[in-house]
Amino acid sequence: MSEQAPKSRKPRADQLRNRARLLEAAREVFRGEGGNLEAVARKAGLGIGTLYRNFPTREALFQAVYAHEVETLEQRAQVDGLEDWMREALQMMATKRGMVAALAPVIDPESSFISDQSLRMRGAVAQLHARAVADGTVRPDVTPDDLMRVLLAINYGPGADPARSSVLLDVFLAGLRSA
Amino acid sequence: MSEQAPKSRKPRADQLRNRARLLEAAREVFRGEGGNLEAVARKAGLGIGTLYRNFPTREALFQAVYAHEVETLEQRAQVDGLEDWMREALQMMATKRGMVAALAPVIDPESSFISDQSLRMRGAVAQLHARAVADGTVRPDVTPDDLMRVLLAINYGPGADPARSSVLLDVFLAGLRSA
DNA sequence: TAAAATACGGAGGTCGCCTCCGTTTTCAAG
DNA sequence: CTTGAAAACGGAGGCGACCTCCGTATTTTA
Repeated sequence: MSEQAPKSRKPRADQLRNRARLLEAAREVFRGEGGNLEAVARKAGLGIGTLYRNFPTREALFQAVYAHEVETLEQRAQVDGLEDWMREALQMMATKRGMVAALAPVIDPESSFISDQSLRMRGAVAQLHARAVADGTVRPDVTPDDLMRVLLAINYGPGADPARSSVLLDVFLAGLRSA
Repeated sequence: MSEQAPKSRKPRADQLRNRARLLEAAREVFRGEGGNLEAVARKAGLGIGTLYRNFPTREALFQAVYAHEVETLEQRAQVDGLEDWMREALQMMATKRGMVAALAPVIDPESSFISDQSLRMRGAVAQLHARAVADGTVRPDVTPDDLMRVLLAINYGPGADPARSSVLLDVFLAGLRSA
């Protein structure tokens, strides 16, 4: 049982190589504001079809690109308190505009594509929230999803300004402490 | 001097009629989430060209559609306190998703199209903010633009949920009171 | 009523999204 | 190696939304 099933072939080399190239290209393209998939394919020197085969949905691509960040956040949630975690999360999102798209599915009930990572993030936030509620350090009428919403909104709402984000988060956190 | 300049003709009747029709159609289309300009023209029974002639930019159309609401908000700002005003504004935006686009230019430094209304809104918020700061009922590190940002973000950020908006605003307002 | 001024409308160019399928590459069996 | 089937490639092409441009139609005024 060390091999899943010897029936299947070994994955093709070009596939793996191309997938890596696409991720690389996506990372670059997403840095500069844009969410243009054709640009990603072009920058990778590959056809658009190949991109879609590797990442059937926009979210799939975002998730893959930000897998590392999402995992980090998940882990920090085990250790940090709510406030620290939210500040870290804000920080992490600040430079990576595209990351929002990776996180949004977590609270989007429409999203048909709920990845593993989305679920784990969800769990992480819920845990953080539960602890804070137990401690009584947070208003009980706020839900875990609300916390994600606030993070996303502050970074990504219309007219969001990175320079002001941390102040706004501060205000929100202060409000959160009030019974 | 009762007439500006007798040199110019009387505005054409069809123009006025069509402008009104477009506004009517836009109001309907914007109610249902969408910001589709061709749909507006179609619903008005007019060509897309006519729409663009009357409202050269998307913002121009939004501003015209929500002129009444924006004026109301401006007037309330004279009377209300900060908290009440923000709750009213939230309420007003809640049903009118498109309104966000009318308000966003207020804090968008890029926007080449700063209408009269944008400027007046700006003034209104600034006034509200100044009063609250003077009263000491608001943290001094928050700017008027921040207030607009929060309203827009709560309504319009990714994953925003109308059902949760007022709770989030409450939290924020609570935070605002803390020195 | 006719010329001049003004407004209309939609064809068509652009761009991004996504699908579909003929062609090419890779794998592994012989 | 050879070779044939499985897997992956790539981009043409359809779609929807945006916006511009200009020939045609309507209104105004004299």
